[in-house]
Amino acid sequence: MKPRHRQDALVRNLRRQGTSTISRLAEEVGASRRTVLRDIAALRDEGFVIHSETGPGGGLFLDPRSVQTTARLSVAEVFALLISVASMRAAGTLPFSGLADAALAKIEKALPSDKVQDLRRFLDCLYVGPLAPEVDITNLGKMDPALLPAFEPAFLNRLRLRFHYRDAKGVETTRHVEPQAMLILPPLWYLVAWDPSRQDFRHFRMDRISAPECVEGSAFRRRQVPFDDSVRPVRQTLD
Amino acid sequence: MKPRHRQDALVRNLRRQGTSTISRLAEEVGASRRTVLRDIAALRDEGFVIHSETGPGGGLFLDPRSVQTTARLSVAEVFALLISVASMRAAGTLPFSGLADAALAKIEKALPSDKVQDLRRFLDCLYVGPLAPEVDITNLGKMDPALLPAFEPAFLNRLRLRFHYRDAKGVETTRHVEPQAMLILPPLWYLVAWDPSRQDFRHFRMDRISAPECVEGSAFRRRQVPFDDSVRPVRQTLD
DNA sequence: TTAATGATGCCAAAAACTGGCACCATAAAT
DNA sequence: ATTTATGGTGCCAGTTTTTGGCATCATTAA
Repeated sequence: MKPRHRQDALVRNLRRQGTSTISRLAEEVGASRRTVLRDIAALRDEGFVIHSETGPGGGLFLDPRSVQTTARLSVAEVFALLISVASMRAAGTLPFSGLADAALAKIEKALPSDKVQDLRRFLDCLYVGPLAPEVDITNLGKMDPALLPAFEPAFLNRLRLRFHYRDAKGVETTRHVEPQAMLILPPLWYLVAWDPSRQDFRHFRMDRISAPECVEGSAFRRRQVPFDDSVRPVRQTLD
Repeated sequence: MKPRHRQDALVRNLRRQGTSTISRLAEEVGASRRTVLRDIAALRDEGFVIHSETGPGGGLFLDPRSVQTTARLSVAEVFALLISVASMRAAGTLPFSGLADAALAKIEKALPSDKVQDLRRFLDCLYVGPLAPEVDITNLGKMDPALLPAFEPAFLNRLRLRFHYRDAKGVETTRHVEPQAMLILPPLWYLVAWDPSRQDFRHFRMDRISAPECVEGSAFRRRQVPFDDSVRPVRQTLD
């Protein structure tokens, strides 16, 4: 058995039994006393808090608060969590958000990639706010989540995006833009993009976008997105 | 360099360069061609999707969607993420929430502990809704996050909780209750608990609780919490 | 004092990893 | 058809890491 798996088994046994002794653990995981001791030391190095007491009746005790998980998440999943947490922080009403931030920071650090940092920069542009009371939610279509996979590579790799867009008047056009940010004003998502042919920024309601496609090999540089909190009052005019 | 770290380096290089060849990677990570090939095989076993093409101009290509992280999170951190995601789902306005759910499911599964499932049962009672427009947020105190660590073991281990409570009239009493659920109505958190001395459920505003303390060795069983969505209209009467 | 327990250092055996080699398959270029 | 650049596999000896046994010490309850 690989060291890593054996150490996981040790943690499991310690959790289940509350307290145990080196010899018992050694028998349970099929390793020698010496090896278990080394594994315990390794776990302590990794941050597990394991108390020990010598003498008859002594043994090991794992502090449950120090138990950790080793989930493997994809970049997309990290992105999803990121949005969730960023949104809650923007809403500003939940405690634990500090902990959630810390957790995400860990996840990002463990990710063998620095692309998530790029995503984070886009997230900085997000604003999540309560819906104005006069807006009729049922009348506002939501974007189709099935379209999202097409957007991700565009943001990750700064690729131009081509899609069909049906504007407020129902007129359908084909656009070819450089995605700059996502703007979230629940329950609507907007794509903020630079339109090279018009030399200007445009907002697109995500639910009015269809057939999005990344244009391969078209990396562009990021532009200064011309809004911040002041976007708030603009809300009613977006569509 | 340890195999694990070398493999991480490989993934980093592949992500950065888009595509590469075995020989180039071998030089970059300071290992032999054979070893890199073995590492690639190991990565594939772990779920990384690495395409390869033979012949001149060929090479390796890592599908970015398959890149994974190996963060180690504590139970408390998982709880924090859980709340974040559960809240967003309750708000019902964000896409990606399916992905976030999947990510959390993975995290929970990887956690060598089943305590998080217990936490999840509490979370099922959460309701997160937009604040009624007539409520003046600035007048509503928020709970002190510093108090939270005292609550966590109470929920995790079903322990009785003792605390001081200052009610709406400013009268301070000492309570001794069995915590049953957290009720979130932004920006306020409520503790829903069974009060054995009164043989009834009580709601406590978290920001009016002080000096919370777990009562060790006092495990209790869960009671049927007598509310669901119908709690919504009750809102104005809670305090 | 004794016995049970955690903890550390040392060393040889065992296991895993590594790098070199030969060799194969494929596909583009000549 | 040949050459060349590439990924991929099997084998084996050398190297490195891990393991298990041993001796030994410290601590504490009986």
